[in-house]
Amino acid sequence: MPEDREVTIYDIARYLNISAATVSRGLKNNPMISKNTRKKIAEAAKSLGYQSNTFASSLRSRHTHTLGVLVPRLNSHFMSSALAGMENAANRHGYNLIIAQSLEDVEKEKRNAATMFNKRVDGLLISLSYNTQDIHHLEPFFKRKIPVVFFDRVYPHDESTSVGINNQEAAYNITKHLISQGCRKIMHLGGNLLRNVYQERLAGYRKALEDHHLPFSKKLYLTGPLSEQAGADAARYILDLPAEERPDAVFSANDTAAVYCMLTLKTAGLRIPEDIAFAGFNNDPISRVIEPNLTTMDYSGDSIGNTAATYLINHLKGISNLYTTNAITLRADMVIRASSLKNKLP
Amino acid sequence: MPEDREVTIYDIARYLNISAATVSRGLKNNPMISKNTRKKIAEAAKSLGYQSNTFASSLRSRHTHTLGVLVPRLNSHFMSSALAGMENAANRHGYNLIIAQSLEDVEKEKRNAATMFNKRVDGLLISLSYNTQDIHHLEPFFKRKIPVVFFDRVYPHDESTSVGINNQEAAYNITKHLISQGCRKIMHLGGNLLRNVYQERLAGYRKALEDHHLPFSKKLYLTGPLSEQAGADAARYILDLPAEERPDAVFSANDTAAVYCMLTLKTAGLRIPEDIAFAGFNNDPISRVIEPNLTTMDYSGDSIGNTAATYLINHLKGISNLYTTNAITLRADMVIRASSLKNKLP
DNA sequence: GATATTCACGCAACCGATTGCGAAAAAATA
DNA sequence: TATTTTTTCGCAATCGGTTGCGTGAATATC
Repeated sequence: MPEDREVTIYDIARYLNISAATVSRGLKNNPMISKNTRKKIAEAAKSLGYQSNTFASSLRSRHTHTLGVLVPRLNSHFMSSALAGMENAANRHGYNLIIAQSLEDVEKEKRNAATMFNKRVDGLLISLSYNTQDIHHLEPFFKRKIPVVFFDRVYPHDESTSVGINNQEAAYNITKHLISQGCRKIMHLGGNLLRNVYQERLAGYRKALEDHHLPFSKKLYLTGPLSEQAGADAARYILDLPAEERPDAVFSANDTAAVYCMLTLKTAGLRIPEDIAFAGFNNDPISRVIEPNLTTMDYSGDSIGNTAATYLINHLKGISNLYTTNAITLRADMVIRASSLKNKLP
Repeated sequence: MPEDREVTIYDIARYLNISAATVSRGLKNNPMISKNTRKKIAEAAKSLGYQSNTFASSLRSRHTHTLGVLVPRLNSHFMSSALAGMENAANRHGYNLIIAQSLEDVEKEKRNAATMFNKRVDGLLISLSYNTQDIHHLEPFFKRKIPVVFFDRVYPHDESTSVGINNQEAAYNITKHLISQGCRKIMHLGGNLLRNVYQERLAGYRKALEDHHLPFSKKLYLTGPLSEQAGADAARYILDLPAEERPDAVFSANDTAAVYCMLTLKTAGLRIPEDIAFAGFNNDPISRVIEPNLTTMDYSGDSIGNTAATYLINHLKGISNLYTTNAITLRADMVIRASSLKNKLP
């Protein structure tokens, strides 16, 4: 029971009358060391209560077994699921996660990126903030060949991989579904077009309209932060519209806005889906609580996080090569619920 | 633009014809170094693109400016809010967070604790897993005097501080509120009594019953994982009860179980709150989406996380002393909503 | 039995920043 | 001007693993 002094490989070496180099190698199961001494080292380590010092190791070996994770915010269902997925993958492979949030602020994103770089993370997992314009702040990573994986809110870059879903296709399908339910004036609540996810969802929405010979109307396209407030505001906007211009469906780029829009419209007496059908995006828990339940896109944060992290780690281990893979697209399934079911079944 | 070589303080030293020691001190604004050379060092550092090497620094100085965070799961609204609060506090004070989840499994909690210890975190923030019995696995921290702060799911220990709310009082008040609404047969959905939060909520519930001369009935006390499934199961349990034994209110130890219980009961035709009133705990987003809105305890993860982290950091900085403070209790406010309002106003 | 291989391990130089102690230079005081 | 005090900085020894290279012993080959 050592009290204040740390137990080092030197202590083990002295204890066994061998060199520290051998101990170091033995602890890492280096085949250069005989099975027998390896066992003795392991036992001595345990009995002495040895704990490896990560810094010393990182300082010399130049890798940290730590991944940096940079997200817009920690406290959304999608993000926390993604983090959970990453943590799972990382933990399984002996990696740790340093997590920071940009709070949708580019400046904070830049500072955090710098910190991660300083902490010498082995790789970076990043989902861009709401208003990030470019990725100059990631240059240091690219220069040092530190692999970067974008997830969800990605950015085209040919030395890194993006993990996400096919937003355009998903939005196309969900819009098409609304059309198949007889909706003709479909409103879209979107986010900042700087972010691919919102850009692509808008594109999918427009494409679906076009393919079904429905006009795109600027009056039926609202863009904003997709917050609870934004959802309620959209509802009021709809209510203020002359009756003949009112949409008969709303496709929101996330569930939060959809749900709060629904709540407000319900209070105003509109019936869902009879008067106005709804579809969201994310399959957030609230989508299964709102009445009627919200049709949405199941968009698993967990598998996105897991995939992104696993992929990054595989690259680090040399199993796969990140520089040759441009994007990984995960499946997203439409979950049809009562909020959009005007007919019997889709 | 150095390509593969790292820029070190030695490079700066050579560049300015001074010693590395001076550079090291200068970079940290040590007053021992003249203002003038300090400025020159800062400029040289910038122009050479110097990035401090955290390991080397940590190895020598024996602190990492990193806090370990160990939570049951990352993907709950409460936890992700707590993490967001911690990240905020940590970031503000120049600390980083290493986050891991136990997934409610003691063994994983133990492994994670060991990893954190190995990574030499400066302090540990922990919320215990569902079935953790004791905290032997934290002994290494205590021995090394690495401060530990428990939050939410705490554990009595006299060398560390706990941050949470007064669960008993909160539960007492919410039960009293239900009683004040005329409820006489109040059911309680609780969690594992190993965890103080559920233990205390049960105690508060029982105390309120007692103070109002209402009997405690084992038939009206269900314990379980408080999941969606558990909520639905509780509903079925209620429905299977003979009419005269059915509760006229449910106080659930979290919102998830309350909401899914409500949904199932509503489907079965019960009216809320007329037939059965509801109160939850946490003020989860779903509590504001369910209809009627759920009465609950506003239990800010953000402020708990923020407080816990700030407190830990203050201790590390020597501003406050963690060993003398036993517990920090934050305010929890009852949020009365329609699910429990049988009378006009409370 | 002599030589060639293989195996198991030790030597010592790192990795890059920190810091106690001492010394030279500058400023203050006598 | 001589001496004391203060300022400013350098020396060199860490911190604890890691790793290229070398060596002696064990085993294999002829």
